[in-house]
Amino acid sequence: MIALVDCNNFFVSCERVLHPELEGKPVVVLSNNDGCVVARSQEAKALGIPMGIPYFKVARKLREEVLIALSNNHAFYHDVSQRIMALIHDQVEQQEVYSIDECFLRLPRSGDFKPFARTLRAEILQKIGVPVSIGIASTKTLAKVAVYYAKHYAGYQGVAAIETEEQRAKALAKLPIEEVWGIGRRRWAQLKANGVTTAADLLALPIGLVQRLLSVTGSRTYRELEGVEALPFAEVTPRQSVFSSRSLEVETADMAKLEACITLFLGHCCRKLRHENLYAQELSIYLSTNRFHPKDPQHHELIARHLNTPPADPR
DNA sequence: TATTGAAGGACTA
DNA sequence: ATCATTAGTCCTTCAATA
Repeated sequence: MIALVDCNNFFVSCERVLHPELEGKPVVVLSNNDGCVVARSQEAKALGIPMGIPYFKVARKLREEVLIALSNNHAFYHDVSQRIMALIHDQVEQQEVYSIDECFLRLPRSGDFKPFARTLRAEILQKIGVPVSIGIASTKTLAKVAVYYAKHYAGYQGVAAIETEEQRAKALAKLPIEEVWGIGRRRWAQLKANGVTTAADLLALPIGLVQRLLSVTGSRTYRELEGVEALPFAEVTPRQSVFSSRSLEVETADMAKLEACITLFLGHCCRKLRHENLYAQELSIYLSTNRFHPKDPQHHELIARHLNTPPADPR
C-alpha cells in the first residue's frame, strides 16, 4: 500500500508556526516579488481568493483588513519541510519526497494503516506545528484521491483510506475528473468533449480511446485509478537541472541590463551546482516577452550549448 | 531503419 | 488600468545523422 502525506496550505502553515496569532484568519503568501498569491489559508479560500491572483486584485481587501498578505520566506519553508520529511523518514521503510510539501510512503501490503497515519499526523502537528492530510491506497494516484477526500471532508479528520473495491468505486464515482492527478486544463477539455466528468467516467472509456486521447501518461493514470501501479516509487530522484529565473519588474531591451541579469542568474545556478556537488553538461538561456500582453510583439528565445568540459567557475 | 537531439508543450506544486 | 511566480519533470514531434 502507498500513503501520501500532504501538508495543508503549506506556506501559510509555516507562517503560522512563527506567528500563531494568524491561526483562524484569512492569510495569503505572495510569490517572490510579491507579484501574486501562491498560498492561501482555508479562510482565504473561503473568501474566494483564487490561486495565482495578482496582488493588485486583492489590494483592496488588504487595505480593508479583510485579508492578510505575507511576503514569501522560502528558506524557512525549506527548513520546515526538511524537519517534517526527516520525522516521517524515521518511521517507514521507504519514502519518496515528491515536493516541498508532499511525500509518498511505501507501507506493507496489508495491515491497519489508519491508526499509524493518525498517530503520524498528530506527531507532525505536535512537534512541528504543521497540519497534514494523509491518503492511503494501493497506488500513488489513488493515494492522491484519498488525500482529496481527507482534505475536503472534515469527517475524515485528515486521514482517508481506499482499502476495498467498494471504497474505490465510490471515491471515483464522486470525484470530478479535473481533480485527478495528471489531468490538467488541456486533458480536462478533451475528456469533457467525450462526456467524461468523473474519474469513474474515465475508467468506463475503452483503454484504446484513452491511449489515443491522453497518450502514455493518460494510460498510466487510467491503470493507477484501476488500482494497478503504473508509476515508479523512487526513493532517490537525481536532479536533472537547476534553474534561476525572474520576471523583470519593467520590460527592457537594454542589453547591458539583460546581461547583468543573466550573469546574476548564472552565478545563482553555479552556487546551487557546487552546493550539491553537480556538474553542468549543458547551459541554456531563455528570454521571453510578456505573454500576458498578447497584442504586443512577442519574442521567445532559448539558446542551448553543450559544455564539453564542465566549468568549475561561472566566469 | 534506428537512434539522437532540439523544440515545444502538458503538467505539477 | 494596474498584474501576471518559479522550478522542475516527462512526453511528443520532427528532422538530422549514423
